[in-house]
Amino acid sequence: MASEARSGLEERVAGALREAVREAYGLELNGVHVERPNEAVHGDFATNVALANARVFRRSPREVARNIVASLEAPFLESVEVAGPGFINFRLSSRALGEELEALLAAGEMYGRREASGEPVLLEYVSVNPTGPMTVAHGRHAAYGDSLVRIMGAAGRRVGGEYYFNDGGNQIRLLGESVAARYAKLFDREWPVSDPEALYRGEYIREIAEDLKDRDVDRYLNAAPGEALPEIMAFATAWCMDDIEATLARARVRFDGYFNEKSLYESGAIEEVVEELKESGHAYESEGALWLASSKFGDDKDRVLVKKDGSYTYVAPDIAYHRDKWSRGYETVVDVWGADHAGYGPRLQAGLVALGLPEDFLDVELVRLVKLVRGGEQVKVSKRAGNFVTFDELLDEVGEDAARYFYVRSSHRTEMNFDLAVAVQQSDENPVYYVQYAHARIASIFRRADLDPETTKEVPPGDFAPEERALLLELFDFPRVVKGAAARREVHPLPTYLETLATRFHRFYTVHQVLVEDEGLRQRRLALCAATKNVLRIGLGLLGVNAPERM
RNA sequence: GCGCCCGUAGCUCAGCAGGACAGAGCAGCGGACUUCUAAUCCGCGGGUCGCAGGUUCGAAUCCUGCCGGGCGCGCCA
Repeated sequence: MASEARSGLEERVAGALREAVREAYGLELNGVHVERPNEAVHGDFATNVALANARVFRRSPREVARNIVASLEAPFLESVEVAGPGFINFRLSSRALGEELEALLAAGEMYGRREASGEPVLLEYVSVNPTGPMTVAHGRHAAYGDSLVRIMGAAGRRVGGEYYFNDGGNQIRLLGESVAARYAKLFDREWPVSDPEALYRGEYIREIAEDLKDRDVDRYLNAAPGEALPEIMAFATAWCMDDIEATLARARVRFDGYFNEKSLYESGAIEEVVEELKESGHAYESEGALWLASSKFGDDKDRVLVKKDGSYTYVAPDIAYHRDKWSRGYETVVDVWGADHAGYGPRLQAGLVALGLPEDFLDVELVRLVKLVRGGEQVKVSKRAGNFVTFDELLDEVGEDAARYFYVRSSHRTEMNFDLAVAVQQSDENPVYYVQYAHARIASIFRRADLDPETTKEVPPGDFAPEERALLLELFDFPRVVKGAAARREVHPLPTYLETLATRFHRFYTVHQVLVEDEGLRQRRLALCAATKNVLRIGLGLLGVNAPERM
């Protein structure tokens, strides 16, 4: 059962307010809503309808507010008052708060979660080329994408995550040559390469070469390079894919599917879309290449689909790939890309529209770059040069929880300065521990009481202290936060929320003893703790972070 | 030059379907553990919300211009 089976307090207040406006003025107003005031003295919820509509009624805002209040009927409110320039402040009754708390506990792990409905959405993210290990920059994509899938799923979207392995382009050939050269070197032999300068140099190239030698010994040395290279490429690519998948698994990043670019070549899907574009007149030959008339569809200029040498540019397989997504039944797909691909969107979009797909089929979320800094100085990172820091190394240093939390704490739309020195040193100060600690503290209370928070469901009637009220209202805000984050495709509202929630709890904990003699009071506070623990666990879970029982 | 994004406290960042005195963490200073975990809590100091206009009863939030920074503008991916 989803929590929305019973409407949230916010909606109840807003509903009563709408009713009062209708009663007082005999009309419907748009955008009548309530919000949480910053200050507790301004009540639990507040509205600015009177301020916003005073002009319509040609009366002062305060007068309008008083008029609306006079028509308001809401037994779940303890008090309603007109304040300031014309705000209406609402204060909920303890009884209403208690009922809502019971609803939260009844919903359990489903709290804030909506039943899946609507059109399926496919989110593609990470999609790191299998030419080396994941770097700390890729980690941000992984943390963002995986959390977003979880959040959208919780908000009721039918969403799946997919990883696109670019195992078809010429970077794979380059990887193959890099490994082959290294492999030959293990036997003190030379391997003819097209461009020695362009080879990948990372330490992992040596590892792959050694693994290749372990498996096949000197088999490739005397084979014609034309025969051996494809096999080495396949080996190296598979090696990298395994490595990437292992890192992702470790970081608790899950995908519903992996898609290989190579399959598009093998199935003829690329040829097919290229032919189709030609036939529809959206692709033309010029200067020995085949061009996509993308400028007709909003791109700055036309783009090459098939190069002079007959091979495809990146766009062609990508169009085929996205058309495949379409034919799988998705009506919306979201691609998570690095900011350095910003200019690429219009091109792909143009190709898809040229094929007759709707313009709103593809949505792109750009994740801003991660600038690597060491001791305040920027580090130039290049996978090819091999001087990068891997995601695995970061996980070794700070742990999965701290790493994932750190990545999604700030908006994916802002640049991130990643100072390795600080990241490690800060792992102790990472706010994730602040949030986790609240969870562990609650677990400790239940251990002491020898009770199971999962079976704590009842809320005896009684009043709530200010710290309890603040905590409750924060708890009840959770579904709205999840919904809003999903709608805006943002992850960082969750950490922000969780830290506020943890603050509310720590404050409550400092002021009030939970395990007191008075049975009603004790039970109410235990219920509050159980609810907090529940929301913390769900919230951390949406970020792929553990909620520890002890710390 | 054109396009997209960013500019909030010493640092890292929230807040931006306009609202009541601009928030948090870290860093600095000072307090609180015989009581459910002090990885906590309380207090103090610290801000022309890049700048200038505009819309509005009201702007960090919306609009315009400018300044500063990032990214992109390949028959690379």
